[in-house]
Amino acid sequence: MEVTCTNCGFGSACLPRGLTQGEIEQLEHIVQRRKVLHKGDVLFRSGDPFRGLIAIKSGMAKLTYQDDQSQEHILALLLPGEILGFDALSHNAYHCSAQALDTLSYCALPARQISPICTKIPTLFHEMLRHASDVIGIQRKQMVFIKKPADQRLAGFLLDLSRRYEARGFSGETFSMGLTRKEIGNYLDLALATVSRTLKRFEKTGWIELQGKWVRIFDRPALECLLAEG
Amino acid sequence: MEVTCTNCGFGSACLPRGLTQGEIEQLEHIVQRRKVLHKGDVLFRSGDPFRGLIAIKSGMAKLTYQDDQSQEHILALLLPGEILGFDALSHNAYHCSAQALDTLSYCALPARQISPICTKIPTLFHEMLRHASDVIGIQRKQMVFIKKPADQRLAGFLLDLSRRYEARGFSGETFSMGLTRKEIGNYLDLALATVSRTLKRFEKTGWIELQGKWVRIFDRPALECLLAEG
DNA sequence: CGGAAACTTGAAACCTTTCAAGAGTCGTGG
DNA sequence: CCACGACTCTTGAAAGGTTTCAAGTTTCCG
Repeated sequence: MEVTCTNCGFGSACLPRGLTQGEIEQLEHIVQRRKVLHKGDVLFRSGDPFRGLIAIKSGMAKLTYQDDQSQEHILALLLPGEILGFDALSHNAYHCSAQALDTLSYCALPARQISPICTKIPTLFHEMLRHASDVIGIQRKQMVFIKKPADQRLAGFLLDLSRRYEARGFSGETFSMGLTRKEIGNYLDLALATVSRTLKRFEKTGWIELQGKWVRIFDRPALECLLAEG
Repeated sequence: MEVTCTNCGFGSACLPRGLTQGEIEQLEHIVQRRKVLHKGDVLFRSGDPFRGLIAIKSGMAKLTYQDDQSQEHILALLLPGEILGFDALSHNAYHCSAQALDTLSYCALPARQISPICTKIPTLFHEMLRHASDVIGIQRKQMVFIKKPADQRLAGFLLDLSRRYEARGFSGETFSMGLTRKEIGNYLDLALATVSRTLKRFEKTGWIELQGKWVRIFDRPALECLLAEG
């Protein structure tokens, strides 16, 4: 059976959130489905013309930004069911790059269809604004979060992933971190060695179990407690 | 003479950016003008229902966020001609607080008028989305910026203020930093002592002159050069 | 004018980074 | 299927930048 917006498992997290059945059916006719990429493939690059909003169906992607010194900074990690491209909506060009971290499939709402469909479905328009606003809020939390000490940053990183996996119907206990230690360090502004050391310490304390990029959370309250410290 | 959107000096930076004369006149009828606040007064508090978009006409404001440990984090510094409130557009409530740093006057576009006027002036709607998108971009730059060493953060802080003042018709050479050393530290994630020390060092090197919150930039290229380092 | 708040400045402590070397893991090709 | 090479991860020791602590000075405001 073909997967449509109507029967897609991510419906409530994805763009159709808040739409009526009739409206979702309108959307379905426009959404392009079942595109597949492989590890390292690029979804879009900074400066590319805006092609459309992308919803990840499976796999993970990283969002990166190149600064003036052509240094790469990882801005976000995208999980299945999450949408990217809102920041390009208004300028018709991407301001950052997105790359698949493993085999990845996604749907797309083509750029040139967005304005017409928003006119037809006013709710969708408000939904777009809401998503853009959500991005602002998430980034703010990240800005505050990055000020904490190394162990709290890593605890928060794990808890955030766990929560997001869980919210999308995956296991929040055992999951892939998606990034290498070096990339985690880049994302959290820590040295590779600090990431490795701290994660290992969590493991020795019995809070988590590590297996390459995979992690299993044994003691979630302990991590939450660490994160909540002054 | 009454200041209207048509003759307001910030026209090109403010919301009317991109609107025709006729459209601006429509906007004028709705915008509330000449509100005045004093140092420490609150424009809005986190959780307040969305009252409207605010454009600062004179004075400065700080945008703050309270984390789970009820610690205040300064997210942004708002200068004359800048707009705030976009993040509340979609959820109809503010997610952060705004406070006047000195005597401040502002205009407001009331919340309940926004939807009607956007329907009447489609350009304005796109303008809203563009502003929201701009906020995302500014926050990203800030996230990357905060990873740099202390002296680069402070150089960047000064250059950013200088550029923004200049873009709005004020002096980019001599201006007020608006914040105390402690607040600058909060904003840039540095200890109060580090801010004081580093600014003093800039002054001793002859790059700037300090006078309380006021700063005069003598050697802008030196600051730019410092910021551009690896 | 006086008290509180803000700022400066030195010294020691601390956390994180850097450097470095060895172990482990992965994918590819023989 | 194993071997090889490249990349990633772990871990220790030393270095380094920032913070903390603390005390003195200046500035601001009532």
